[in-house]
Amino acid sequence: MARRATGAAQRVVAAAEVLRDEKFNARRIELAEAALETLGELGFARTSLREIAQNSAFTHGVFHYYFSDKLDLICCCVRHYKAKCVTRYDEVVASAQNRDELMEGFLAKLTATLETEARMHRLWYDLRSQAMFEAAFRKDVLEIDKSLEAMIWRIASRYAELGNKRPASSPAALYALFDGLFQSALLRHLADDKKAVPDLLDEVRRLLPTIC
Amino acid sequence: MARRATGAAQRVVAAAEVLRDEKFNARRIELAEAALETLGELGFARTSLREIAQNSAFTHGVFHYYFSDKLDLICCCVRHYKAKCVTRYDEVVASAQNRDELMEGFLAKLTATLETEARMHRLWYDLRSQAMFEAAFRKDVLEIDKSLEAMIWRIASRYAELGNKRPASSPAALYALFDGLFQSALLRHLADDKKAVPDLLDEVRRLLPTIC
DNA sequence: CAGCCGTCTTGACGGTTGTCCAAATTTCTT
DNA sequence: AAGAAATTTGGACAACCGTCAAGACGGCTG
Repeated sequence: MARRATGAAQRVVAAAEVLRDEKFNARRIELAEAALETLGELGFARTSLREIAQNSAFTHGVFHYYFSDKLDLICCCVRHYKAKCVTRYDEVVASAQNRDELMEGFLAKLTATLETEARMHRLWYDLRSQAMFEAAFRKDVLEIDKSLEAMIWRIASRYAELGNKRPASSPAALYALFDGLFQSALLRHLADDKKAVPDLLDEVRRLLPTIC
Repeated sequence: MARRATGAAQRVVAAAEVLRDEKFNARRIELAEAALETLGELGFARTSLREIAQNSAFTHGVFHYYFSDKLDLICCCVRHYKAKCVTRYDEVVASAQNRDELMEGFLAKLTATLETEARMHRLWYDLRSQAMFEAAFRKDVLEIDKSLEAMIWRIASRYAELGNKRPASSPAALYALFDGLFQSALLRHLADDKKAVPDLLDEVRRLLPTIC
């Protein structure tokens, strides 16, 4: 009897702890999301915890309560960013019935991303560069890079499949190509180069059928 | 007579001024070079003028004497870096007698660069990302990017020429591809991934003959 | 030699940074 | 309802930042 009661009590305690943990984590993500706003605006180098707090509904103390460190906060931001980013093109891939549809869907999404989420993407490139200096970022960054490579590969292999072909390239090379093109287009777009987006679209429109 | 003397005096003054300017500029470059050392070690975000000064033979006041600003200093660093970087493969291109020689020379140089100048290259990626946030960097960064694209194009078109072919790609796409591959390899190399360099070499060895 | 000029040193400044903490407040448990 | 625990606040702290300026130094000119 005592044992059963103890067991039940333990279960209740454990459940409560899980709940608390989940709440704690949800708060962390809320804070990370707020931090991403400022990080995307100012970049890693110019962003301070106080600046993040001021541009959000939180005080700077809260951030220290939920994160042991500035690095801890930014790592959390990076991880959270990943989840949002990696599925961006999945719907297009799933719904496209033929090569043209996939191509146009991809290009449309690419344009939208470049024009409305430029800030988040420049932050990604910023943090990836930081990972070259700060070992604490590397694991997460490399993981995200792998996920993005897989994302591009899903698009490419589906595109090839719709033409009864197979991609004539490795996933790594294909990702390098698209990432390089996107990065260059992003920089030009941020520098107010009106041809940045059309040039990118032209390039992709020509390359994708060649490789896949 | 008076006119001639004045003319001569003016010429002397002008010459002295040019000399002073040259000396001034040489000093700027000396300082920029010293700054690059620390920047390559710590990255843009973590580098302060005082840190730069401490890691060099100069005092922090000198930097303020020669540069109006921190941005001014770093812009000068970037411009100086460009000159060193852009000609890296020219000798290989000029001396190679056939496709194999060019390929192997290129790969050797690539390996050496990745292994001995990783710090300078991660700084380049860092500053290119900074340009997405800081408008003051954009002009120089875009210019360097164009130069690097031209550098890659010289290699590729020479490689094609040695096989009586023409590159089957635009300069922009080719640069995007190689830059993406190099960036990824650099990150992995810095993360102590032993396969980073061999993987890059394999990829290039396969891709170059396909495209050119 | 005196005076000037370009160069450099040194220290001080106001402001910002990451971090920490004591107290206040809210939320949960009993 | 009362006490405990979790959360939040806002301020204090030392360290550091970019910038600046007063003055020292050394070479050159007159």
